[in-house]
Amino acid sequence: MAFNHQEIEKKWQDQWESTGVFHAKDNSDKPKFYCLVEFPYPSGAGLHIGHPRSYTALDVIARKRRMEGFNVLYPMGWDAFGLPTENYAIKTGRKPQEVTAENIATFKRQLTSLGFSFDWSREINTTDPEYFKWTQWMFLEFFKAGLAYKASMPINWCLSCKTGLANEEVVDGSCERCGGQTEKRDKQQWMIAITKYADRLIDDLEGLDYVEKIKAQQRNWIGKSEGAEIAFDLVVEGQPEKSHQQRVFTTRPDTLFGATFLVVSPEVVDGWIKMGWQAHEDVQTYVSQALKQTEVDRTSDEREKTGVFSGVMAVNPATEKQIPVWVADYVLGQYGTGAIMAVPAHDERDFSFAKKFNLPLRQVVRPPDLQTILGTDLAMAKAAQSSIVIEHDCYVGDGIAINSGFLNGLSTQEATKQMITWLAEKGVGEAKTTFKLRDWVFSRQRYWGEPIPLVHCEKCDWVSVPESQLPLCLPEVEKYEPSETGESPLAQMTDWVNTTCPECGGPAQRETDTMPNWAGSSWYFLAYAMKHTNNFSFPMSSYKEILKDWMPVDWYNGGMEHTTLHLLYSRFWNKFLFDRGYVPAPEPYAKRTSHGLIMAEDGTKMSKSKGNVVNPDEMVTQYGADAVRLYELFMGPFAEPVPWQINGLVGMRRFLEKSTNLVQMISETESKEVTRGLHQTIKKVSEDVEAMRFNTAVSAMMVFVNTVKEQGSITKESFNAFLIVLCLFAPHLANELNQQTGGTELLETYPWPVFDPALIVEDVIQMAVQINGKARGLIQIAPDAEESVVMELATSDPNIQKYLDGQTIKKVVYVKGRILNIVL
RNA sequence: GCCGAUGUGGCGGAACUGGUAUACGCGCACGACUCAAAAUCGUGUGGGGAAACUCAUGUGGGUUCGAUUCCCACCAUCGGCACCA
Repeated sequence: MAFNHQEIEKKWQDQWESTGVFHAKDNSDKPKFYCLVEFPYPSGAGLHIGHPRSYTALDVIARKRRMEGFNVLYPMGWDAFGLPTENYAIKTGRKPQEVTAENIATFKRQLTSLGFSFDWSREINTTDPEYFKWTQWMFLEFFKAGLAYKASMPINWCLSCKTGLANEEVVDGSCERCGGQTEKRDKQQWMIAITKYADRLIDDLEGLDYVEKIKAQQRNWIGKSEGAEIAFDLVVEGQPEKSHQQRVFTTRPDTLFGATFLVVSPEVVDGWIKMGWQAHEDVQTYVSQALKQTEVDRTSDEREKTGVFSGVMAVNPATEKQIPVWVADYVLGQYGTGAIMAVPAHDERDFSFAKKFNLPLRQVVRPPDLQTILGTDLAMAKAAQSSIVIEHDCYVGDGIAINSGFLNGLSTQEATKQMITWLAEKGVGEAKTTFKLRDWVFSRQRYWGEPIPLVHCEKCDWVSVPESQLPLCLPEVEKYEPSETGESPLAQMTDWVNTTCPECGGPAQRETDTMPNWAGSSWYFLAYAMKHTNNFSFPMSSYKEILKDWMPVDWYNGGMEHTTLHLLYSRFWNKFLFDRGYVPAPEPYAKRTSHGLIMAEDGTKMSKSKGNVVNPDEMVTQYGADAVRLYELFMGPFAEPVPWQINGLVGMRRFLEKSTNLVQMISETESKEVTRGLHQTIKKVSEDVEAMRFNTAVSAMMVFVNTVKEQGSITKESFNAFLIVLCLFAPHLANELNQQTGGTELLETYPWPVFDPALIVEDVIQMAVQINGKARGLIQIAPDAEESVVMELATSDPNIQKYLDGQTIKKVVYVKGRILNIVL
């Protein structure tokens, strides 16, 4: 029976709103469950069809938890500062505040139309002064703790627009807007020292329930490597010996005896030249060309290694021999010390460089004896063996030190230790850990962000804006473009900029940079919990209890693309607040899962330029919110990318209509099949939802509806239990059918049904009979039948007998409830 | 190049701990209803073969009574990082 989805959706959405069933309760006696999805950026394009995938998934979980008796917090808000809105404002001359308000209204309407069980009473918005006063306050905490500092960092600069650009606005080295050339310019910017937390950000991953690939990606991003920093004396023509040194970082100090040359980055040589060193002409040429190259060029695929001899020699502290110093762009200026000791016999890049420029090799590690490895593990031995064969002259694995003086005969591990001790004793090096992770550039020369609440005073240097003056709001400006001097548009508002120093009362200027949009999203999970306490006002200490009640987030779902930025920033931010004593847990999220992207029908990414974007409004209007919710979860495995197929929605709609038809089949009795099917469905859905196997959960409900249709009748009790299950996925129709069949309460207030294991057991099952492992027949038996009974039944089957004729049975494999295999 | 994931009908996908490969949905074909169509309902639907049977889970091997599942090698596709010392 067709139903009018628009009518019933409105009806139940109003009911949920007016009864407040989805409101989380502060100070409740029930156990808490904090369920979180990434809050969206309210863009002008409206909700993307991919958003509801994550939201529906955790909506199902939130709804189930409520029915299971938890006090559930499932909130929603807006991450609304950012570039697209600002650019839209620049283009149209409208206020970003207005544009944001409109976009939020659209998003909220769209989310409401899908029936999510968000607690809208806790809605937050990062651009709301009442919200960002906290973001500003927290920044000041970083500042007070010495973790926020100013440093000169390069920004992208468009030569023709004369403005700074975000990385995103630079496409292939040109300005996205005008196509003009861009270059890097140094600018003093605020930084936050996330690297101080690098170790803890890695170590604390250990105890978290994150999907393994998320952990791996964060570890790789932080990129911890342990090794040593070693100082090499340089021998420069016309300069006294030992007057200069170059430090290198290595993860393999044990191979120092094998270092046959040094390689320094163009950046390092550039530094030498700037300090007055006379480089040979070809060195100068090489360096200036290398520095001009964009990152894309320098890192392009399968590029031949280039380099040039610098003219400088270095002294290997272990062998005391002079070795040449080369310049090459494969060594990065930003990583480590910008220089390496090359050990061509034991590093692949050094090896290919040495081959190309005919530099000497010196073997200092012998692969471990096969015998030694064989003693441990066969697979390992094979792996070790193959790596030895493949590398030929270059062996990168661990082994035994040779040609290495006092290290000879030691294992790589032991040799590393001894070498570090030796370096320290001689005063030429020490153990050192480096990270790939760099400090967080926290300044933007933009309008649409939180103003950085600092004041610069000639006398007092940088001073915090006092808590009582927060929020520090954005001034009204005439133009939203960054200024031609590279300052943010705020710099032109002299009335706003010029102020008095909070410390000494003298004249002072405000910082005109704003914060990146990552700032507001780095602590928003706290804001939802804080929202109803103390009117969201200072001080932070007044939220201690409520944060203790709600934190950490029990389940956080979001996109893989946020793994190394938002997810890492917010973990860091929370850890910092934890150290300051403001939040109760060192980690913000106990569990993190990820959804797969929704692709266009042809399997490619949806994009406006391709015109293959699916509009959720149209889908909801045409097929109904429940069908869209079901399809978002049914379309494929939740964690994997899946193409959007409009036909899939047709099937969901049919399923809902079939469910509606069951109302006519309600009667006093039902068959065993229906009862069993119901309990099987409850079990399957319960388990699948927890494991995020939503696609098979939906399929289980379909199977049940098909069963009832075949059987023709269902009791009211069973139908009601089914509606509770269905309510997770299709809450509008489930409530409607519940009311139609006499229910007076919202389905959301019912307890989650419990299945009876006894009712799930089938009394007769079909068992395959195999001959030599091939299925040859089917028999009907009790699931726990004894082998003799099953054999008798099987051998009396004419189909099976045919195979047994004139053969001797060698073996019978019988697995209860699974298989009977007769081996001839 | 490194890391990670994936590969099953016409399509999206399912398969517990190794136990009837293709659940569920889409599509398609035929039938019913209809003047007709849509919608709906019913039946069928991996390939080959009249059938017995046989071949099929990216490819090639292996372990096993039995492999989509475990092991080895390879191929392809997607994602992340990209010369990280």
